[in-house]
Amino acid sequence: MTQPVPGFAQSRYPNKKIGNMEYQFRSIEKKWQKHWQDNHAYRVSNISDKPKCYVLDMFPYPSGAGLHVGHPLGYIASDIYSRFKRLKGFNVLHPMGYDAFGLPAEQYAIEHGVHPAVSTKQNIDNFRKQLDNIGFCYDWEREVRTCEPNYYKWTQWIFLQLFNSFYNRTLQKAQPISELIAAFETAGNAAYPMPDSSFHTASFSAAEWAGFDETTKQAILMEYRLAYCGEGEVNWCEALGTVLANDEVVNGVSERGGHPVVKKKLRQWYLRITEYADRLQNDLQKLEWSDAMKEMQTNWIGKSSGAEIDFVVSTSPQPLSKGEGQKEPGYFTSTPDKWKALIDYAKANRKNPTAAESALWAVLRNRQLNGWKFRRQHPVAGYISDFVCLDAKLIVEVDGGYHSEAEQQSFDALRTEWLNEHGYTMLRFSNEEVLEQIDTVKSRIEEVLGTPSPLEREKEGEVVLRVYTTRPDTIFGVDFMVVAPEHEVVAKITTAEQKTAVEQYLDYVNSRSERERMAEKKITGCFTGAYAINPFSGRAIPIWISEYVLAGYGTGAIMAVPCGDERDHKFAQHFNIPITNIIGDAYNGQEANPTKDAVLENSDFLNGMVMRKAIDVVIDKLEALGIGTRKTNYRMRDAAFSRQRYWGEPFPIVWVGNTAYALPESELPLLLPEVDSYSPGPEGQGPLANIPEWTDRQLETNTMPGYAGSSWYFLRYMDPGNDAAFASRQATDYWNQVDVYIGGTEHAVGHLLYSRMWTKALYDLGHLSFDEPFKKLVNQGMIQGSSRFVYRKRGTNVFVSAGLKDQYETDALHADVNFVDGYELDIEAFKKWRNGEYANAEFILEDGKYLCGAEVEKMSKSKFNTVNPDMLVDKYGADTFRMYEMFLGPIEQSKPWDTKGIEGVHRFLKKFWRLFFDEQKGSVWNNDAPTDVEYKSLHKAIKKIEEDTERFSFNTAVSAFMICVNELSDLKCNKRAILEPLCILMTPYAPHIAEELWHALGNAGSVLDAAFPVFEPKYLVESSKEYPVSINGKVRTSLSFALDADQATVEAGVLANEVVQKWLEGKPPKKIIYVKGKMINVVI
RNA sequence: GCCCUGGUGGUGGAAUUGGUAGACACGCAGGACUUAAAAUCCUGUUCGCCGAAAAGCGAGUGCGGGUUCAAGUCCCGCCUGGGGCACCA
Repeated sequence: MTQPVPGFAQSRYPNKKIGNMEYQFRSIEKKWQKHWQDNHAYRVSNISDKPKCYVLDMFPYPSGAGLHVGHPLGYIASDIYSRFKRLKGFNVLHPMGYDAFGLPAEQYAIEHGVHPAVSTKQNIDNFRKQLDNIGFCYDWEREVRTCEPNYYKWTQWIFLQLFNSFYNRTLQKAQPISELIAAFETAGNAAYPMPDSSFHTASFSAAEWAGFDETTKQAILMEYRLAYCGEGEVNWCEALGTVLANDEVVNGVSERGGHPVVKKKLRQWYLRITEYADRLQNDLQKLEWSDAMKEMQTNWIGKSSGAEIDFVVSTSPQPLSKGEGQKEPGYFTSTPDKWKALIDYAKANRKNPTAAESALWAVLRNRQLNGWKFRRQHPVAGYISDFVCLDAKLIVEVDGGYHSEAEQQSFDALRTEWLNEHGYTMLRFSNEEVLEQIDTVKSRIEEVLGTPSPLEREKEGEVVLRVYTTRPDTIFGVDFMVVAPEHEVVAKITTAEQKTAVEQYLDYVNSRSERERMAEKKITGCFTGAYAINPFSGRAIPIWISEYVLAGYGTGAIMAVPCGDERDHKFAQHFNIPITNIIGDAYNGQEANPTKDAVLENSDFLNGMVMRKAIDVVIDKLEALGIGTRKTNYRMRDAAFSRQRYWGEPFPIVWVGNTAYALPESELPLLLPEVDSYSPGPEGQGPLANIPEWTDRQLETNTMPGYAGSSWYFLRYMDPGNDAAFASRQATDYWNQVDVYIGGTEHAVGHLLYSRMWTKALYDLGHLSFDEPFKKLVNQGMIQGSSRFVYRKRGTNVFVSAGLKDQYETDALHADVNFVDGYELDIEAFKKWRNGEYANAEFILEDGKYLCGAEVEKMSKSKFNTVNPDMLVDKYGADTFRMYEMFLGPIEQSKPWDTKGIEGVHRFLKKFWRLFFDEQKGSVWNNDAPTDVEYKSLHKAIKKIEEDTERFSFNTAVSAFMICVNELSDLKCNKRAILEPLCILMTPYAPHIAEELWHALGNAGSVLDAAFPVFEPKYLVESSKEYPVSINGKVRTSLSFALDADQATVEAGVLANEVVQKWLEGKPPKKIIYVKGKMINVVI
């Protein structure tokens, strides 16, 4: 721990007049910073009998622009909290490091040829210098940098953990993939449904698994891995030869240069975070995060429950309903007018399946037979078949089922004709066969089915449109369907007449980014010419495409219910689609009503039912009919985990043909190789694709994204030097969760979700004893810049003062805030700016001054509104700077920076100093016994500051300091018994001045390790209170009563008061409200 | 567009649970000390009305409604600033 400074054992300032005793903040701060560093005052041990406390700042990216005053806000807050906890007797871990991989360094490398490692190191050195200036208590021996091999070795190691794991849905946890393989070998994948059910080999037996070749096996395993490789769309800019971030694409062209950007499919790695969706959502309740933050994560995960419903597609609205003999398209399984009648038959029957039917269904359902989809009691050509696989044109009948004479006869002719024409096969089994020899039956069916290829399945058979809806209760209010423009079904269903219109629309959509599409207010869309058949009413519903439906969410298709959904309603109005009202008076014809509590009308079997209840009724019915399933959906998608960049962690993956294999752990770290050029490889691949030695080894050429390193850095701080593990179990057990995590809301979903997922995965795999990384989260607001503008007359070098700018045609230009005083421009400084670019500028002044315009914007170098903390620390000292940042306002609130108020905080510190020292007389503190008033002032401060610091209300704590120092100054109190505890109280906020004065009082050890003063309530006890007395809620006077005064005493006192009497005008009051300790209100 | 969040004097903000709106600062005005300046100290400072002053009256927490003895705080509807929306980190 901290050693005493030589010569400081006794008071450095004896009680005698010494020359200049003013507050020399800079020399004091430098002295103590050096002392603390030399004595390792901030070194933290992993072994301690004190309770632990882990206080963490969000990982900074060391940008080349350096720190501006916005950055340290959270760091100061966490620093104060850490120091406070240390005084309260905790072993506090408070580390700092750098998220050092990232795009800006790579961009800088491309433009200037400087290796990212070099520029990153420079930036870090600069960052560090600036941080040190402010006097933070980080244990720098624990610093980590994500770009260093001894760090990213473990990033790669964790990646391999994820790659070599799958999510066991039954146990709801990650497990080694070896266990999955073992399960496949013994029982196939029946117990482990594939996360992506549309994968071509969705189910297989143990025997089938054994028969698969290595490539197939690996392809199947890839479908399960928590880190997996697939294909994804990126913003590809041919002209720049690179992949662009969403925010680098504006209006379909690149932000830099305005080149066209198109979607391109590339190999991408993903994290299967969707498997964790439920746990990520449920475990939020364990966390002390703001409700807003939990809400944001919940919305991002976007869990919703509803149903997937299959609609049969038709390309003409009313086939066969008018002209007899009209030819049915090949994918028709029924016709709208007959459908309803058939459904009615089916309904009754499906509820009461025979034992044989149930047994067979158990074998056929859920695409169990090589992925073939079966339906039961499904209408085919005006006839209800027991089971049908439409894709394979196979009908399976079980004798003893429902076949009335009348029905047989009425549909027989049509059925025979249709079946012949369309090449259907029919298999018939007896009840006994099914019940007693189910395996034989199964293999017969399999024989006929063969192995389907996706091509075959699409070649003929029906087209089914599957939609996802959270409101199946509104099924009778569906007036149109909307399909995502990129949905694969679009090409299949678009009619010849609509082909041109659809293609034009697709061109339009392709030029737009996902964000633009979601933000679009104007309504766009295009009719495909096809119709979906409502399975209950048989109604033909037009199918549209529109950009507001995204392919990635749900099934990429929705059923639109205009009377209940605002967006659907606007769409219907815009395209003149008639609106069906299913909720009677609850729909006013003008705007949609999304209620769930209306009573349904126009809804067949749902009529009279409350919507909320109808949801389940409809889903049950859909499931019974085999045309829909209950479905939980998540808005969250798997996290894209690869970048086509150089400056990131290489993947420890080798490719053998099309199969990815993990490098053995012994080959970690896989070092990032040197490159000559940072420009992208061929076909949008990363720069690593340009290195022959790399590609010769068949190594993965993508690199990991920025969030790879930052998803686990909080673990590394616990044991940063460990080269046998990412951190020892002993260290992670001891430090456990981060107790307080401070950072901005901009990380609300990305970083905070990924870190939670990684922690959970490591926990599942037995590497950690906790499954949530950050127990408490404090969100700091953003410090904005207050920009200043000058107005240049267009095409000239003449600048017009803000008040006169409307008289001219002008362009607003950012002026550097550092040479604007308030709004007045320092013209001479401006002329020298930017190498004299404006040296010859002329100015049109108002009242002899040039006034600037102002606007609040993000603080950024490009807007010339940054303020450098170094400058302020230099002028006022680190302690003043720290306290001023806290004094600005609540930590979680965003506010524009204004340097002006800093003087007030500086004056306060000087005033504090003067309680100890007089400029002329030297030391003035004494050992006199304090009075009760002085104790009261101190203990009021102890109470307030302790409470406020604990709840992160630093601005009010600073003001409590000011109040206390003002009171002590007024009392002329220079008593050591008061000042010494005040010094300790001040330590977290202004450590340098506190340490200096602590030693000045003759203390030997460091104030950093002093004990936080104990609040004693006895000094604050009052016997009476001055009550505000209101008449009808308006304060008119005040009266003093004993604190334990009862209602009668108070009423008597109040009524005797002349102000009250004046307002009463002789009448008795209606009521007198007396809230003990608060107020009195007289109601007249 | 969707999600989150904020709006209180000239300025930053305070009011922790519905109970004296404007604490603490900045700025401004006036004064003391000084040859002067800096520093420091004192007084005033929500707005309007009345008044020499004291006192008093009215309005007032983005806008419009509502609940309550009492609303910055709770409810409904609007306006508006900021953050996020999956490759910035």
